[in-house]
Amino acid sequence: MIKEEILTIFEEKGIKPSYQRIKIFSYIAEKKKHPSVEEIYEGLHKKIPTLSKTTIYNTLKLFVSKKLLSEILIEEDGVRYDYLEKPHLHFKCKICGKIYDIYKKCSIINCKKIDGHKIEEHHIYLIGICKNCLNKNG
Amino acid sequence: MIKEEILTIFEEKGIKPSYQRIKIFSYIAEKKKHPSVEEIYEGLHKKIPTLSKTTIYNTLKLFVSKKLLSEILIEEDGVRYDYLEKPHLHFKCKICGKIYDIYKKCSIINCKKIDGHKIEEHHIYLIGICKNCLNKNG
DNA sequence: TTTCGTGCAAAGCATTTGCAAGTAG
DNA sequence: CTACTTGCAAATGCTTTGCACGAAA
Repeated sequence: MIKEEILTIFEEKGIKPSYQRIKIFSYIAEKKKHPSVEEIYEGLHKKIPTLSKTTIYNTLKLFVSKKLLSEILIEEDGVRYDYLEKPHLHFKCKICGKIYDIYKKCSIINCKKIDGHKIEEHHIYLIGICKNCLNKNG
Repeated sequence: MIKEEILTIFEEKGIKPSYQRIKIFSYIAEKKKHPSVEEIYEGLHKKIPTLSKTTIYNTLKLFVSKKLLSEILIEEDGVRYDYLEKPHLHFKCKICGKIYDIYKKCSIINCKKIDGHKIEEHHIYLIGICKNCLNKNG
């Protein structure tokens, strides 16, 4: 994602574009990974040696509050972050630990009301063995 | 749930029935709530003043490993525990914080394979405003 | 006697807070 | 100048670990 795109997205959401914020957002959106705070830190502190975890925490909190990212709470190995481009599900492999995006339609995703409760967010987590690990082990 | 039922369930799962384990399981299964460690502690230490959080942690870990309970990771206010009776979804109200069980069919729940990945567990979390809070506030 | 469960105290670790210094407009 | 951002250090709080005592078989 080029810098201009990021600046546009930030402006739409009312986020002031600091160097750190651009790099952190870029890291999450570009890699299509679902990094933890630790991974973002490890991935960026070579380029930005002064980057602190506090700044990463602050920035992620800001992005989540502005609905730019969502938090993924899949199993207990900490919070992961996800760029909210299109609605999708998450699949986590219990062998390699990788998290995959799944773009499949599901009746629940379009559901706005259930048992009288108003639904505003859906988080669908699938856990199992990914195709790579299935091939390796069988 | 009567004590004999719990003893039968424990035996099936290979769990030795101590006084604390029975009380902790009973607390979770009976109330149909989704308590946190703190709530279990607060709820039981009147009756069992010596009960320690270490024992609660040990016990919950055991129950999860024996597939008697599952962990609910919905938003960030810590792990909640859920008795695995029938498959169901969870809805959390962002106003009152209550977690509801939802017994609705969903295509994802019956799905055993997706994009080549083998699915073994599903965790579906819905977040919004529950019917009680909708009535109070509108 | 031997194994297992319990629970206190201490340690571990991710996250948050306080605050001082730096930066941008 | 003024408001916001950054990042170090310390604090917080949940969870785990080490260990000794006690109960059960």
